[in-house]
Parts: sequence; structure tokens; C-alpha cells
Amino acid sequence: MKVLTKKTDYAIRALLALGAKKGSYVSAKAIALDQDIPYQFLRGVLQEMIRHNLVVSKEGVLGGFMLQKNPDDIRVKQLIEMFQGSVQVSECMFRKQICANRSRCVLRHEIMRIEQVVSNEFDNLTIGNLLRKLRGINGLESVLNKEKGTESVIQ
Amino acid sequence: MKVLTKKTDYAIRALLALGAKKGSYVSAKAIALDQDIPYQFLRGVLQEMIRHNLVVSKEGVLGGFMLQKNPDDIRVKQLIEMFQGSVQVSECMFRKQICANRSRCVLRHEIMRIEQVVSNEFDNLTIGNLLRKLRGINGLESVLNKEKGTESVIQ
DNA sequence: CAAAACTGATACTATATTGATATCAATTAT
DNA sequence: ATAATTGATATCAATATAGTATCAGTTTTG
Repeated sequence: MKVLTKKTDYAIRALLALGAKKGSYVSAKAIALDQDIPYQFLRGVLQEMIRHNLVVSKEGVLGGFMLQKNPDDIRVKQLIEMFQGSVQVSECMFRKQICANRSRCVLRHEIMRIEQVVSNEFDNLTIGNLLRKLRGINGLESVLNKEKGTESVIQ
Repeated sequence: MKVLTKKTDYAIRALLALGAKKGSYVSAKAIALDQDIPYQFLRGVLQEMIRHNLVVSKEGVLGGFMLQKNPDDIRVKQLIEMFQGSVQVSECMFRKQICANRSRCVLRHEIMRIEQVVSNEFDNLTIGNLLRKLRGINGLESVLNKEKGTESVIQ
């Protein structure tokens, strides 16, 4: 049971990096380095978040990405829906012929209840929540400000 | 986010069918027809459940499968683990280099909490629970006893 | 005994998803 | 002008998922 794919994982962490540098543009390269995310893959993820109005971008030198929404208004649930389809536990298992047999019907009922539990958890989890937890660990130091001993190896 | 794959779905429903005919052998063919599951696929699922001591089989004419455990002792969590790997929300996302960066660390903590919530839900859901719900719907009529107008078309 | 109805055990295929890489054009600061 | 950057695609490999096919062995039953 894999609930978070790499795309969602990277999206969340990219947003955390942007949230830590609120107000300024951060390049995909910087985020990739900071969060240890494959550069080109991350760029695709960022593009998708632009299309969904979570971030804005600026081209050219000193360009990059910036949060477009309040971190508290970015829910992990939305990210999951965005990159993995809706939060549903049992795929389209029952969509075609709903409850054509009783076992399916009973199972469906339980699955949907659990689905709701999971969905609520991810709906209550926001980038803002995570950012505050991050700050709690890091003190005033921001995510991107930590020391880095490695040079860019982005291809 | 697809939590239950077909294999797990089929496994659950096959166990429900067996639970409804407790004490007698039910053939894969009968289960497949009853639950509308692809025959050969179901057979693979049943074999795996034999290996995990959930069901026993009998070969030959009048052979089939029978529950080996009390339905209340068969947890959906076990089935998920069996057919889809362990109940973990975030794959091996953090196993290799645990908390190499802080964002990952914070995210990991939240994900593991939600993981636990989901895990508990599926741990509390047993075949016995589902069977009782089924009987609640069906009265005394068992799953396999319903009318069927179709002939076998199993290849 | 022979046929039919089964399971045991594999091998195979098709498709979709996931994760990742590469390329080239356009934009912008210096 | 150059370098750093995003925009937009195209492509690829690995894996997981879902399903099919086949043949050998077992058991009931006519």
C-alpha cells in the first residue's frame, strides 16, 4: 500500500522549501539540491503546481518559483489528488456495477468508511502545519539556509 | 491512492464466500462465478492463501477450498500485507537515509502517524466482521445460495 | 477402468504507472 | 552577448498490476 508517490513527496518538500523562503524566488536547481530531488523530475512537478496555482514562476536569471498561496491553504490532500488522482481506497472497484453482489456491497461500505478516515487525515495536514513543525525543529534557521558541502551535479 | 488491489479485493470476497459455506469445500469455479472474479486469477490468489494457512484445499472432483481459520482471526490487514506488502503509507521513502534532511524528517513523522491510523483500521477489520454485516443484509441466506441464471463460461 | 471435475504449479502476456532523463526554445539579469 | 533560468515536450526503463493459458496430478463417480 503506497499512499504517497515520489511526485507527491517531492511536491510537498518543494513547497516546504518555498515556504521557508517566502517572498523570494527559489530556483528548481536550488530546491533540487536542498531536498535531494532529481532536477528534471522536480521541474515537471513544479510545472504542474503552477498549473494548479500553488506556485508562480519567474523566468531568466534570478528566476525561480514562489508560493502563490498561504501555506495553511495548501492541503496534502489536494497534492495527493493532483498527482495521484483522488483519495480513494479502492480504485474504481465498485464504480461500474455498484453492489452487483452483496459481498462487494458490504466490503465497499467498510472501505469507504476507512477511505473517509484517511481522506480527513490528509485534509487536515497542510504545508503550514509541516512548516511550523519544521521551524520547531530548526529554530529560526530556514530549510534552505543549512550548510551544504556539495557542488551542483545537476545534468 | 489505490489501497486495495484486485488481488486483495478478490481474496476478501473469496474468504467471505468460504465463510458463508463453512465446513464444506467450495471450488474455485463456484467462487469465481459467485463473486464475479476471473477464474485463473482467483486460483492464484487461493494458492497464496493456502501457503499462508488461511484456507485448505482438497483435490479432485468435489474438491475445493475451505477456511482454515476462524473468520474473526483473519484480518484485512494481513491480506493487504500478503498481497501488497506491508501497510505503509510512504513506501521506502525514508528507509535508506533516514532523515537526511529535515523536511523529510518532519514529513516522515506525520506520514507515519497517518500510516498507523490506517493500519489500525485494517487491523480491526476482519472477515468475521464482514461476514456478520453480510448476514445482516442477507438474513439467513448465504452468499453462495443466491439464484444464478448464468451458466459457466470459465475458460 | 475411464471420464470428468477438480487442484498444483508455472509460464506467459498486455497494460498502466512510476520514476527519471534529455532536449531545445524563450526569457531575463548582468 | 552570455549565463542562468523556466516552458514545453519527448522519450525511456523498471516495476506493478491484471489477466490468460497449459499441463500434470488427484479424486469421485458412472
